[in-house]
Amino acid sequence: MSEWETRLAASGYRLTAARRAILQVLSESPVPLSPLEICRQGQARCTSLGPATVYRTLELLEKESLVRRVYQENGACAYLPALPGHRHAILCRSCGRAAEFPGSEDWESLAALVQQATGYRVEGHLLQLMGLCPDCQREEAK
Amino acid sequence: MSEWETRLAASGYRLTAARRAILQVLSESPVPLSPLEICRQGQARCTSLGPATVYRTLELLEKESLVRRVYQENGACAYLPALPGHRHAILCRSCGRAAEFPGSEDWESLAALVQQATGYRVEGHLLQLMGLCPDCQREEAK
DNA sequence: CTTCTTGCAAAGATTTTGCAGGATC
DNA sequence: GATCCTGCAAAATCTTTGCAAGAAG
Repeated sequence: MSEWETRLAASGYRLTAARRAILQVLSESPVPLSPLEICRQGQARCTSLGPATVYRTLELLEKESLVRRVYQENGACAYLPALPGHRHAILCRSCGRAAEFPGSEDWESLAALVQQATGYRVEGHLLQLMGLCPDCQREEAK
Repeated sequence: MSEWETRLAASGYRLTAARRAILQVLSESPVPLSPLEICRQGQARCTSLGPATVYRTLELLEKESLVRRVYQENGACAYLPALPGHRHAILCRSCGRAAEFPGSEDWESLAALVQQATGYRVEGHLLQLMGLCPDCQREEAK
């Protein structure tokens, strides 16, 4: 039983073909995928898989922190498997590949600054970086 | 001629009723608005305003840094007028109101860290905070 | 065997596009 | 007057929902 299967089971969710297919597709993709892309690719593993299930499953997996949602340049959102812990993603503007990195503690001080500037009590954040992955840097150098 | 009118004209764009309506609606709204909400409210000022124009205009205004796009908890995106300079937004999870705050320089060091951890060259970022605005903090205290 | 999930189909919502008429400069 | 913009209508997408059948525990 893999990590995520244990996790789902522990939270009282059932292990189904659809859920397995979706997580498998995500874990094998080099780039984050949109719900419909996941559906299309997932049908190779679970023939009857439909969009409704994909949307419902992604919502569930996101709540369980098994997948992470990212926003692409065009504003469309996509998903990638989430590494454990508090992390953020960086997306390559050229090939779209994503990497994750741990959130730093410098946040405490930023939160304090923002709180002072705006009066808002800071409770959470959405942080995502854009950049160029190692491969595309090499490509660009040519 | 207001600030943004000058800006658009300088970039070679025309000043039209639709664009005026959209910016006016945004600047008067206490919360970020979705494209269709902008369209609905904008029709009070420009009767024939349609969704197509709103979408096209928002894209343009975003490129000109006159509006800023934010993502709400549900993942839907919305727009608010952009203050000049490099800023980020914080959204209230209760009433939805947004405030903007300046980006800090601590980013340089974060970028370096991430670059080392992932190999990506950092070029840009999407940062948005979530929290509770002063009014809603008071409300909650009751 | 009980409860959770799925998948379909349909509805709802959002976003994009082509193009003719109209507005701006 | 030339060019840019708009607004309509339609199409293309994307997302949600209700419900009956099927699967998991």
